[in-house]
Amino acid sequence: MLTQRQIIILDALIRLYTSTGLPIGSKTILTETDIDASSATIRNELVYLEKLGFIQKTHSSSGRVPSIRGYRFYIDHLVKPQAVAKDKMQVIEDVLNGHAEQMDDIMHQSARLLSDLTSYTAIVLGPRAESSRLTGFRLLALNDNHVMAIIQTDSGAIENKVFRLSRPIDESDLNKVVNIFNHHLVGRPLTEVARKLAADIPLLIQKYASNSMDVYMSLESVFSDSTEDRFHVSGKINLLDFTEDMDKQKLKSLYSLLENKGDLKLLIDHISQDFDVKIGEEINHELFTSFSLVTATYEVRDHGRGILAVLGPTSMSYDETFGVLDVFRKQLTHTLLNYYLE
Amino acid sequence: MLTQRQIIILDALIRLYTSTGLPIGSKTILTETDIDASSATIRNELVYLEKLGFIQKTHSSSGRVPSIRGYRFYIDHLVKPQAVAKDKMQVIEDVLNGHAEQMDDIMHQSARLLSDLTSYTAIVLGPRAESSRLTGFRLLALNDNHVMAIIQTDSGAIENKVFRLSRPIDESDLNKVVNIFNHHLVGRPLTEVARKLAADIPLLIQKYASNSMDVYMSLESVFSDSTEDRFHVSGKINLLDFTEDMDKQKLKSLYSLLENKGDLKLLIDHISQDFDVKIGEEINHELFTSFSLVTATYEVRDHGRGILAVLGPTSMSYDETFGVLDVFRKQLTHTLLNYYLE
DNA sequence: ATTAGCACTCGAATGACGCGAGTGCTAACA
DNA sequence: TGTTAGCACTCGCGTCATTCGAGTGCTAAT
Repeated sequence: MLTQRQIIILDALIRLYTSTGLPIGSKTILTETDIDASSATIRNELVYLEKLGFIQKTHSSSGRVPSIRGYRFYIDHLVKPQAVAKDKMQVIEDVLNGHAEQMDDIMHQSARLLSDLTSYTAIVLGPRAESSRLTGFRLLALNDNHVMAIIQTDSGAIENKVFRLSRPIDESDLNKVVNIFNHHLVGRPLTEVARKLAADIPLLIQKYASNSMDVYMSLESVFSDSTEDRFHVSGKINLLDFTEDMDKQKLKSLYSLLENKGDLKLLIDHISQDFDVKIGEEINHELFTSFSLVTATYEVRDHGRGILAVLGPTSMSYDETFGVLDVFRKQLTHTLLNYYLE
Repeated sequence: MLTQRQIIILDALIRLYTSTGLPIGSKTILTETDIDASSATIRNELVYLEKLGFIQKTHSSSGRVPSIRGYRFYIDHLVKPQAVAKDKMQVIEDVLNGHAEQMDDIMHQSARLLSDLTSYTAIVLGPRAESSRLTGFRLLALNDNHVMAIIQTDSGAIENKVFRLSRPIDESDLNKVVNIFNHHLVGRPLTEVARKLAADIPLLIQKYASNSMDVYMSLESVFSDSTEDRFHVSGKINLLDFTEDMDKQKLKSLYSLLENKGDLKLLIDHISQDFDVKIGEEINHELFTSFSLVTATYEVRDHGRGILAVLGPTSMSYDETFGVLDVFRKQLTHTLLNYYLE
């Protein structure tokens, strides 16, 4: 267990290190806190904190730097989410309330804003309603061999895709397909849709609309697009600011990882608490040893829950990040409820 | 005027510098060419080339490095576009012929491939038919207050956008708008469409469908999206490989410039020759002093002309870049003719 | 338990030094 | 007149020694 003084020292050390980026020595702590003791006493405490693994030295005669364990303690017990400045607050409200036409726009703007305000990299994932249902399906013949498929769900997603058929379109064939879909898929939960689409539907089409197997093939991809999670990543370039000592190859890997849906999924998909922080090795990926991933979820009633994430250096300002994220999760809940309501 | 030997020396110097990245001295040139002379003679020639401004020294006793003027001469007279290897050729064909559903996909894939194959940054702009016409316009009521607008042009572009109305949709109002559009815009060249959309159309709507002014407002943005150029940029991260000595702030500016449509337009919009190279200061933008921009156009008959661009260091391999670009322009012409044909 | 004092450590900055690649110039040569 | 061997000179770069100072741990006194 830590004494009050040890906690103050740890807290001060982390804040000082976060703002200067330099290892912190006993004298600095002395002048920057109102602890009533000498530097020697603080040194003794530092030795103790180091033994417990909260801090470490970069070399034998250097000041101390927080360890993962130290950050963990800080985040679990000492973080004070920082209030977001009025003007920034205003920007967030303005941008997210500026009525966006589509879900993706809102998510995209959120990611951009979040990375701008934090100067880190932001990842935003739209609300996922486990229970959302397919509410609409249409096929629209655009011309002789282009068809547009439109899919709607009750989570507000509207997905569309144009595809080309190798032979001229037969309206009655299309209608058969639409009928089959309307009858077997529309109104069902997306999970069920996905299952049926792979199993029952091809059989039905084979039986009642065998001319339209090619339409079916194209449709499969439309549906998989629409059920797939859409990750919005912004501020990848900010990685430059906190990867100065990282070699170029790693930086490139990291960059392309952030463009890969599968990797992003592994990174933040499982999050379920309101707030969560993974520090360095806790992320469990060799590329991320010097990063922290701060995640927050936001709820949009029965439209599901979305995820916000900020990727920054382990030495990031958690106070500020928590503050910004908190504003975002409230604002997004509000914005999206409006979006669904209208 | 340069003698044959001086040309050989300049050519060798540029090739050597491109492949090593190091200043080139007289002895190196001696061993790497079959010039029958001593290093002293070559030194004399180097002095001459330097006087003419084709090469320069990095410091008083260093080897020589090509100057912009030298590169200019090289590109105008000495470049030998390098044949693209069989296997790469195959990849290009496979990817670009793999039937894409939409124009944007083809452009996007092209940019990705082009940046991968060159290791530089690629910019691709789809064919722009000055004369293309609006061939189709539809409004589709998706539900009580969501409408999808679909626009087609004879250049193959199919643009769609979902927008929201603040009040429940009245089908007959929509029909009025569609009628007005069909009557006054469909079949006309896009240039005319743009003009009418700003001038005549609002008056007509005011007169015959005054309830639908809000629909009109939303539609304006759909049209402007569809006529706007779509720049596809890929491989921005490759900038890291040739900006080692650039400061971070500039790199960031450069990066965000490449995400800005307006800036990209200034950069490559005016290109009209088959091939064009701008070297360093020739680009006329302070951020680009150490870069070269190699551009090529490709023609798709009466569907217009598109642009391919590669942004790399001034010391890039022009031979290779020209080779790759040449394959792309031919392949894209072919791929897009097919696309429009089907 | 605290603290003054002190020897010790080590990174970072500084400067001296030599190496070597490359140059320009001169004088001799074909 | 063009070419070349020879040579003194330049300058970036890497190495090494030195210094400086911030910071530490330990000891002994309070």
